[in-house]
Amino acid sequence: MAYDFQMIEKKWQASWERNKREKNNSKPKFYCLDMFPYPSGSGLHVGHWRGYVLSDSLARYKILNGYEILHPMGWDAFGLPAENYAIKNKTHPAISTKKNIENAKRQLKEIGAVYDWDREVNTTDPEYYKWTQWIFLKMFEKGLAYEKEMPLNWCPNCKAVLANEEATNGICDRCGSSVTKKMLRQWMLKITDYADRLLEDLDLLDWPQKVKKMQADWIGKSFGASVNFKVWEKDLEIEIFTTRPDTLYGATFLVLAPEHELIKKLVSNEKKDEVEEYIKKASEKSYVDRMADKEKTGVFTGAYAINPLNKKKIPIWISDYVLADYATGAIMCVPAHDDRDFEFAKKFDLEIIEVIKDNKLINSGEFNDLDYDEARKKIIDMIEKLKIGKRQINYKLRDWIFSRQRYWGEPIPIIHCEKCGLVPVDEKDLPVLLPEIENYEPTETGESPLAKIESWVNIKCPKCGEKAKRETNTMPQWAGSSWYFLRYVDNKNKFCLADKNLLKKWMPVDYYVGGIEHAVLHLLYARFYTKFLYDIGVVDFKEPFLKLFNQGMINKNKTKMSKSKGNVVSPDDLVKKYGRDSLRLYELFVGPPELDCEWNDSGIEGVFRFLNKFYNFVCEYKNKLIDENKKLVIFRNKLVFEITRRIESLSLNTVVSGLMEFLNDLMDLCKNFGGVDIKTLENFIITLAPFAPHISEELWNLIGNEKSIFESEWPKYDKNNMQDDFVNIALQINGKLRGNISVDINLEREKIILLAKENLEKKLDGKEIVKEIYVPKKIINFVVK
RNA sequence: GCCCGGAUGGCGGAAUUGGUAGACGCGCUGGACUUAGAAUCCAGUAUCCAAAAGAUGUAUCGGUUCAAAUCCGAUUUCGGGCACCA
Repeated sequence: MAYDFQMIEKKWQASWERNKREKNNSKPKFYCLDMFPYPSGSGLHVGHWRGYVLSDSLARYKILNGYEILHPMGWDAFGLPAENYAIKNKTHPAISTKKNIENAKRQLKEIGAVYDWDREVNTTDPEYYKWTQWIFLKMFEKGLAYEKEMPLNWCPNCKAVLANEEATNGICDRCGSSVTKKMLRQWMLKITDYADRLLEDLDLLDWPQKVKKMQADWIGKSFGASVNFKVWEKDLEIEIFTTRPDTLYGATFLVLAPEHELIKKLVSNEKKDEVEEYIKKASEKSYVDRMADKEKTGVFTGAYAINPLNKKKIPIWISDYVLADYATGAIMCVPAHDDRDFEFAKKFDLEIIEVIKDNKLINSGEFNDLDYDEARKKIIDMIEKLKIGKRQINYKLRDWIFSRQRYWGEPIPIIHCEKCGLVPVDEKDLPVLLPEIENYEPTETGESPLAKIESWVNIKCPKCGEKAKRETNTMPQWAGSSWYFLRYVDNKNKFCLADKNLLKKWMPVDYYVGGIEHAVLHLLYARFYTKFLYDIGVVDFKEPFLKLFNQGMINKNKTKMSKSKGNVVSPDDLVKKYGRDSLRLYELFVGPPELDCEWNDSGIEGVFRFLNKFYNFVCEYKNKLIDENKKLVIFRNKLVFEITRRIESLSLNTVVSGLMEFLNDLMDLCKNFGGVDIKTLENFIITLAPFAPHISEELWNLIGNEKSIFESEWPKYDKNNMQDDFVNIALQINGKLRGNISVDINLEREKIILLAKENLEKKLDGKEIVKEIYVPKKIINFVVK
């Protein structure tokens, strides 16, 4: 009988659809989560499948091990990608999104994954974003959401404001354009309030070190001191932040960021024009240009400050290498011990005083000869005693710019009233529906397209009843994805975002699978949201994802798969030609799951042949059943032991190669015996089941089982019964392989060594054995002269 | 510049963490079956040598060890992250 995968796969997918797994509260839970995709127009390619196959195999393995699993899927459908796609294709985002979801869902079903589609969530569904808005209102209530007029990252191409995380290195994450600054009123979330907890709780997580480090670097905690410098002959003080208070005696000038607010007050008359010119130039430079300039630029203000410790009169400069939005936007410069300050001092011929030599302080008054670590503490103590500054901690993390001047997002549920100011929409009036409009394209002014719909914007103030206007900005895509994992556990709840008991039952997520590209974006935001919801008593855990797994990318022709590069491999054709199980197996076999790898179409032939062989083997031998014997029992134990070990260590590529190897061995064994025992046959089919579920169901059924294979149990193995009677021992002379012997497992050491000597008689002839090394069951090494 | 990872046959990759390097698969070569092809099966496939024997071999050089892809030191190179954060 030929392996008719089309028939088999259709048959069992229909059967799974009909017979849903029963809920069973007595079983331990396992929440296995994929990062939900945004439904793009180009559909899924084999690279997307990699993560999904991995998580599904894991979920199925857990089912067989007696867990009740939660394995849901949904759509991150708001946001720029969906909107850009819609604009490009001249279709309303609501329509194109719906269509794209249908296609992606069809493709996902092809995998034969155990997704629980009853739990599907969609961030653009009003019943969903009602709760996205609700969380925002709670943050507003707690003072974590606030408005601010500020220069923002502006992408002239996307015509949108970008979060810092979306504008790394001044390049727009979406389109690659250079980002400029624009002054706009924005909604901000005070993620900085959570900086410390976000940093510290990384310790609770079983995540790849790399991701933890990226988050820690992004938060960027640094310890130091703030110090106030008096301006010479003016009643002004400039506050600076330094991580090196020990070098305070070496501070020979100050530098302010061009945006610093004190500049106007302290600039001297003769320098005024020059300074204004410099500030103007700096403001016109884009963020990238400012960063790309290797050569330092700057201008002297004509004013001086007093170094509070050595009372030296030091010049105050302005330069764009000082960032306005970190710490106080002003620094003290110690050119002797900082490369950037040194460069600046050299260029503008400023004084350089060395204050540390051989780790000891010099030129530092009463602190001379102290070790610099100790000096740091003592100088901060002095600063605090003199009340000219204090210990301080700073973070690189900035508050989260939360509004977008875009159509396709959740409306921010706030009303602007001339009398009452900012008025939150009443909870009972949620969701604030996104109005349907014709022109949803972004505007040149930086205003949201929603602002044009007067009937929607103009509203009565819920507080005083007077004229008021709705907030027209929308939320960023990250809003919906920052809490979606909570909604899966109770996706139809009308009264709260999810029932507390259900949250308690399922959360936190036990296994989270997705790409590393979300290391500092989604994963940081989701942690922040979870901590906030913890604080207001909605959830009772501090971290949403206990274990994170980043699957590697699949490349084609050494390049990341993308439609624009034309190197996309579609799963649809492969499913037609080889079937879902073959594709699943190859997705795993292609390489170590955490590493990037190269896709090779002909590679799938190998796993396809394996499934054919396996199918034919079972079909033939199910009619040649024999009693079990020692060799078969040993084989079976080794099989289950090895496959279990490899799954547990997530080495899924070697699970597949292992199954192939075991099949080759078993076929040889069975040829000798003229048959196989039923238990070995059963065990083998079960060990294949998590990875190739359709064919496993079919074979399980063919050998006489009526229930689904996923109602059976992952087989056990007897660790004490995995050893053949004879064992192969490699013989070495001076560490080089010189022979092999097969010996009885119970033979004692002396006799084995004797056998080895006999075997190597000729090669040892005339040589003196200096040492014999015997590694049981493995190696004998004779060291000779 | 700083911080992480990698580098193993023609290719993707194994190697129980110091113990027979190259499992498994792809590809290739030869053979069987066939009118022929497809499919399947058998044998071979790191390099040098006609072959046996042997030697060499896990980016390079050196070290530790009876024994190194694995540990240590230096170097080359590819990829990723961060990058004027004071």
